Amino acid sequence: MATLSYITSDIQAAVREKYGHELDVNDIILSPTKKEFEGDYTFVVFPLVKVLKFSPAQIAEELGQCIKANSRFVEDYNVVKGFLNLQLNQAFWQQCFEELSDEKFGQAGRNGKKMMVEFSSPNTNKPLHLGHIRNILLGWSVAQIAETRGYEVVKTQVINDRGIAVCKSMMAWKLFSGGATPESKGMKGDHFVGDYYVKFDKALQKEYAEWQDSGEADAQYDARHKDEESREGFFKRFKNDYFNLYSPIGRETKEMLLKWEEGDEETVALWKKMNNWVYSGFDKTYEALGVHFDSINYESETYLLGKESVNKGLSDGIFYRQEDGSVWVDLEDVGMDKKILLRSDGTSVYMTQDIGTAQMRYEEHAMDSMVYVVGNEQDYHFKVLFEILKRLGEPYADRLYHLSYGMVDLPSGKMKSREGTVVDADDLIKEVIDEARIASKERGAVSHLEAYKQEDIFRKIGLAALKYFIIKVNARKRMVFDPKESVDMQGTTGPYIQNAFVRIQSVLRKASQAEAVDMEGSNIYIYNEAEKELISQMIGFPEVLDEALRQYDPSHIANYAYGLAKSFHRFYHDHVIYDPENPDQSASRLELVKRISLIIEKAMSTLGIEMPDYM
RNA sequence: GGCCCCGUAGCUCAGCUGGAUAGAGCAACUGACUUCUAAUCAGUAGGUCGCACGUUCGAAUCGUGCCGGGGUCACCA
Repeated sequence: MATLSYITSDIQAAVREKYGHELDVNDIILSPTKKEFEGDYTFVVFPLVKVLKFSPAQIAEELGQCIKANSRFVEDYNVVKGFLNLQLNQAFWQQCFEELSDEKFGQAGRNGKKMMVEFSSPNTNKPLHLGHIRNILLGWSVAQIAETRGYEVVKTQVINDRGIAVCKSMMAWKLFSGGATPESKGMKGDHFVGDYYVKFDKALQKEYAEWQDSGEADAQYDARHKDEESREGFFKRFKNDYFNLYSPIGRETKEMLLKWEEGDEETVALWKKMNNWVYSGFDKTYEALGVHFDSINYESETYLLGKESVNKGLSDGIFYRQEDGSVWVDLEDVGMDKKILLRSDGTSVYMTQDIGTAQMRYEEHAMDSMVYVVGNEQDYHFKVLFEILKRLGEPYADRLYHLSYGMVDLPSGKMKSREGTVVDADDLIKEVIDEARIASKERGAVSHLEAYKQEDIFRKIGLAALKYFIIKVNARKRMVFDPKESVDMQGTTGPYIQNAFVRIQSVLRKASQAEAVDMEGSNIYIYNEAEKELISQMIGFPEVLDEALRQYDPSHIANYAYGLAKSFHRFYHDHVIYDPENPDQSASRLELVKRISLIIEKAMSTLGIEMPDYM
């Protein structure tokens, strides 16, 4: 039982005794008392006023008296308006401290539930970029948090390895590569393939520009442009139609897609070769970010799924067929639209595939819940998907969650591939580590270590800066990524938190070398205000984890870890931790800061951020 | 236009299911290192919480309507 819940029980008992009223413990909110008032925890009595029909001050006063008389932990109280401030005794803090001494503090027991988390889910025509990093960090963190709180977690991604976009890279490679490979060019495979995707677009663009001078182009413009639409604006909009209707290279690419779908040997071989290049590139990026997956779905294996369910839904009358043969679902009764599920030629669409994939996953993993980490531009898609799965009667349908996160903008505005402003993941990772190396060498605090250990520290610091910068922002919100700020190591940053950890390791090393403190046989030590505040913060950790999980939002943990590190830094500044002259105090404080470092390490590890021992 | 998300200090962000005088960091200025790591700490300055109503003992938080920004409304994924 968490120590703090003794206090809520005391309040509950006092309300029962004084007023004969039964309060639900969940309705009792205890918050840390604001600094400007006396006390440790505050209970707000206003909500009771209506029920009990006494003045707030009177209720607070009577409850305070009663609690003080009966609680083994409350030594005094004071009342300010409707706020009952409770002062807790040393026994309380001692008990909290024992609670913290549990090796597994924060870690919940297995709850027997399985959660599946889908994140990253890239296309194989481009390397990963900053947006993927946010996605990956969110997915990974949610998975870690869930695991910490007792879930069995399956981390998964669905790789978009097929379709017209992939064929574009393949076509460009066929046309322009002269047989080059990532090896021959000394390139990471995903970047290599990505370059051909860009080459394709350039070739198409060139072709398109020439076509625009043709009579057919004039005819199209005359026939289809909107009022007051410029030629330039029209042709920008028309590009996709050009690709489908006129482009020779477009026609060839579409033929390639058809060949792929028919299983043409040569096409499939090229496709495999190029995708494997991409995967080896992705693997390096994932490894650099410290993430991995338990299961991977390839779209090439799932894109035909879902048709059976749609047909079943059709015969059950959940869906309907139009004259042209296409199948639809009508969701207008719940405020959504009609949505197509099978094209008139019987082929499936994205939604169909997602239905099938969900079912396949359930058959395979029997998960209790499923989280999709996907950007908020797909909010509507998931609303519809979940509604359809519900109508199909899928047993897990009400335990699906779309973790919808905001786009990442640059200080200059949106990232645009056409303008070359997309921030590449690998470049970014390298940059933050380089920056950490420079800053660290300037300080010189790790120069005594071997070179490879130093490099490992630079890596940890750089990645901490990057990851923390992204994960500290509420997932739902659109965020601005300033490359300059992302390598900052002062203030609300990953390295600031790492520094608290490192300082603690440093003190612990010093104390253990001195061996002057008997950690076991120490007397009871009376905590000062700063120490109480630290303990109070620490015992809040499990609740923070639960809240982050409930909201699927790791930023709560990021903020919590910062708050704890900040309190520690102040404590460290104001108080001597290891003092050979004062063994009882030293023993207590050493144990205290050790617990802090464990919580910081645990909290940050749920965010995918590692702690160095030196920095 | 319909629906969804966002709007808090110059900038980037916190602020839990409504609770005391709205908080951090960055940037600016001032101070603190012969002492456990100064990637630190302490201080100064900076706000009609987009606007207006409403609900409430109490609203940054809940509701409605505006304003501003973004997204989405394809037989694309």
